[in-house]
Amino acid sequence: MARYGKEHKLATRQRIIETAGRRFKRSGIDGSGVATLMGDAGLTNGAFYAHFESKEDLVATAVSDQLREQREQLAAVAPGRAGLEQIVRAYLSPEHRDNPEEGCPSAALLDEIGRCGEPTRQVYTDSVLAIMDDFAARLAPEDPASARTTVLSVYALMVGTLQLSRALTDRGLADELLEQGIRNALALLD
Amino acid sequence: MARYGKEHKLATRQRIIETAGRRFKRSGIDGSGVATLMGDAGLTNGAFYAHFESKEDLVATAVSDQLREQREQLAAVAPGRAGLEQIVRAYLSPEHRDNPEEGCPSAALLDEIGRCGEPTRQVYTDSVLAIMDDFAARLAPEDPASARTTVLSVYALMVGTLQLSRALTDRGLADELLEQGIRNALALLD
DNA sequence: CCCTTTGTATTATGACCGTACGACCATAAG
DNA sequence: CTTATGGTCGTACGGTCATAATACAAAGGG
Repeated sequence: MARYGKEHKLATRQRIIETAGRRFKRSGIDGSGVATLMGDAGLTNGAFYAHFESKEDLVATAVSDQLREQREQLAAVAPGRAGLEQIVRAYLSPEHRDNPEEGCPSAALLDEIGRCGEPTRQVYTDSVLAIMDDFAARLAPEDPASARTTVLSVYALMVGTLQLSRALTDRGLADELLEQGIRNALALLD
Repeated sequence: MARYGKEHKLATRQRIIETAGRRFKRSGIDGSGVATLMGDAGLTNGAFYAHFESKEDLVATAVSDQLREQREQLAAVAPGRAGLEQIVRAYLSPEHRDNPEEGCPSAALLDEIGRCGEPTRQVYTDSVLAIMDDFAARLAPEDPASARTTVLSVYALMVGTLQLSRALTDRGLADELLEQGIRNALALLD
């Protein structure tokens, strides 16, 4: 009685997680209802609770998945310090600013994540630190531990810059801010 | 027929704006309902629409008021560049991190503001730029215009750092991040 | 000093959306 | 063709924004 083939449910679950990640980044966590989230995955709200215990459960899972995906994308960039500069320039680009649903979950959701419960914040912390350790290894392969705080601070600069650039109505100023952010991030990495 | 004395309604309105500002910073914009916002001001939801056209109207007004208040507080700090260092240290302090409802509206709400309608973002832009111009005048009294982008970028660093420090569950790391943020902010201001 | 006038706030109501759950159905595996 | 799995649909109950009808309080006129 191997009923359905294990993959079906897992694949559906993964589809929900991925579409939810995009929806959260577009509309915010509080701004995304379960019915909408399920609709994005081509399902109806009733099926939700067969996959997740609660909305908070999905939030934590989606945040983790988004950061895992971001980490994988970052790992594919040219290795070492050269790659870091590429990463900074892509992160602080008008394209990234104008497409939040395809971009960094921290930039889209960080203050809402800060108001989430401890389990969600714990998942966020672990996932971000994994990315930071990758960055630190690029920056200082001989002593990544001490570089952790440095890259964390540069990450904070990039997140804040992108958020601010998204909030400003003056597009020209928002562009200038991105460019200044690139210069400052690169300066802090030296 | 001067019935009530003009001040009464204006005072009530101002009380709503101020308590709403605190509530938004604590619970988020989407996370704060009209009934709760009015309850914070000692009123019931029905009275809301005698003071504001809509919730969005209050959001824009409260954001503006919060930034105006922040600007006034910052103006009271020791003048010139010396004051800037004080500001950075107070902003990136554990006290500020642990009391979002009394702190910077950008740190508490920036990504949600980025998802607001254009009128709200316009009000935000104007209010933030007023603060930035004050900062620029402190940093480079002889040429404040060119310093605007610099201080805007440092502001982004401070906002992102505080948000990240709030989201991390590792308190020790969050403290280290604040200290690194201070060092980096001061370095960028040189 | 009462009583009307007028502005403010409360309570009640509207239609809709939020999370969560349970009953039912369809389909795929054996 | 049975079975249980993954899904839809319907439902409960509370919260959302917003409006309307109602109660109340304050100031001025008689």
